[in-house]
Amino acid sequence: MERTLIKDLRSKIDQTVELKGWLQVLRDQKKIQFIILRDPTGAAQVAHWKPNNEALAEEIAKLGTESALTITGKVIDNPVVKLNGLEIQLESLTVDNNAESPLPFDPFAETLPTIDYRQDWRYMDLRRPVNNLFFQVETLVELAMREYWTKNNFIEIHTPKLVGAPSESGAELFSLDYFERKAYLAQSPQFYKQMAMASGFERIFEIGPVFRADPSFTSRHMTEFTGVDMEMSWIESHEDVMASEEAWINYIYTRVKEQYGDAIKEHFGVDLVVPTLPFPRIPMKEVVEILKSRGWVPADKKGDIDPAGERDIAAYVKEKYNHDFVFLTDWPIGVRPFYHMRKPEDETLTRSFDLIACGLEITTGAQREHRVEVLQKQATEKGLHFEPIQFYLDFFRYGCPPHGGFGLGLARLMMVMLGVGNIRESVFLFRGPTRLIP
RNA sequence: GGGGGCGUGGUGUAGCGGCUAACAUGCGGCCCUGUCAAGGCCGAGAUCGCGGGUUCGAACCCCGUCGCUCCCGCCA
Repeated sequence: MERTLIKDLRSKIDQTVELKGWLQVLRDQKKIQFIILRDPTGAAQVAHWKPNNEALAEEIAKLGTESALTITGKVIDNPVVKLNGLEIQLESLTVDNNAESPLPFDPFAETLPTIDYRQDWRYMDLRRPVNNLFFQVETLVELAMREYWTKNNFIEIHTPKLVGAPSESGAELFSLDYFERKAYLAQSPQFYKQMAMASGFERIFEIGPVFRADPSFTSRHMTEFTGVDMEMSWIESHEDVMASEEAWINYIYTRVKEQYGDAIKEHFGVDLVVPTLPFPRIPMKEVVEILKSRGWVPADKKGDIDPAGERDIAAYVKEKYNHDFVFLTDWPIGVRPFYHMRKPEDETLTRSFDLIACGLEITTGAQREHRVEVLQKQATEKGLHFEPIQFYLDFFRYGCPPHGGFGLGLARLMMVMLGVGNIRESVFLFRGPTRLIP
C-alpha cells in the first residue's frame, strides 16, 4: 500500500490507508487505545478497540513515546475528535523502530531543556514541527536565492575549501596537515570569487561552508557556517552591489511570505514583512553622529561601531523609516580589508557597506580594488607580504573588470527572518569552539 | 582572550546555614474513563558539577577548578 501523508487524510475518508510516523502520545484506556501519530505534515488520532485484537493491544501498550511506526487503518470522519475531526481505525501496526524509555527529553514538553543539552540530542529537538518548518523555509530561501540569481545571469561556482594561504590576516584560520605541508580551511571564498571576475564570468555566486577559528562565545557566531557570496563585474560603485542585494532580499522575502507566511505566523509568531525598496542607506560618518546624538558612547575605534551601536542604529531606522534593514556605507579604511576600493574623493573611506537587519550584521560588501598597483600599495599599508598572495594579485594583471560583491551569513539571515534568538537554533548542527559533536 | 550569570532526580525548576532535599513533567504500577493539555491513587528516581575551606552543622557562606550560558572583543 502506498503511504498517505497525514495532511491528505481528509480526502481519504472511508478508505484504508497506510501512515508512517512517530508515536507522539499513547492514551491507553480499558477498552480502547488512542495513538497520536505524527508525520512531518501533521498529526492524527489512531484508535484501536482492544477487544478486536488483544495481542496487538498488548504490543501497543509497550510502545515507547516517539517510536517510529507504520500503521494501516480506515479513515473515519468523526467530528467528536478534536484533532481535525478525523480518526483512523487501526487495522495493523508495525514497529519500525521502538523508542527506548525514558527519552533523553520530551520534544513536546512545555519547557525545553537548555540549548546545550538539546544540541546533544539535536535529532530529537529537530522533531519539533517548528524546526521542521525552519528547514523547509531555509530550503525555499536558498531556492529563491538561486532563482533570482539565475534569472539575472549569475553563474554558480564552488571554490576550494582547502587553501594554501590565508586571504587576509590569517589569525582566524584553521590549519591542518596536508601531506608534507600545511593547509588551511577557507575563511572566505573572497579571492576565488574575484578570480571568477578575472575569468570573465561577470556575475557569480556561491553558497558554501566557511570556517573561522574565532573563539567567539556569542549567540550569533559559529566556527563553521554557510556563507552566501556574490560578486559582479562592471559596476560603477558599491551602490550597484547594494541595489542588487536589496532586490535579491526583497525577492527572497516575497517568495517565503507567499509560501510560508501563515505557517511562520503560526509557529514562530512572526508576521513576515517583505522589506520595501530601496533600503535606507547611511554613511558611517553620519551613523556615528546619529548614535552620539542618541547618547551612544563611541568605543573609540576609528569610526567603527559596536553591536550595541548596530542595534541602536537599527532602532533609529525603524523609528524614522519603519524599515528593518539598513545599509551602513562608506566605512573608514582602518576597519576594512586591503582589497576594498577607496573613495576617490576621500581616500580615508572605502566603497563598502554592511547590511544590518533587525540590529544584526548579516552582510559585508564592497567594490573591490581591481588596479593591481593600487591593490599592492594598500596591501603594503596593511602590512601584508606579497608572496603568499601573489596568485591573487596576479588576477588583476591581464584584464580584470571593475567589480564588487558581498558575503552574507545564511544562518544569520534565517535568525532575522524567523525571529530566532540564537544561531544554534538556526543551523542543522552547530559548530563552535567547544562543540564538535554530534 | 576579558566580564557577568548559572550548575539540585531523565528534563525544567524551588530551596540559599539546621530536611527524612520540594514541585512540575517524564518513567513504572493500579483505578476510572471515547480519550483528546485526559483524570485519580501509589511508586522508583538526586551522595545538590568537582576539590578544598569556614562552621557544632553546608545544596546554601568562602576559595579554587571544570562545564554551560550571555555580553564584550571579532565578524557573517
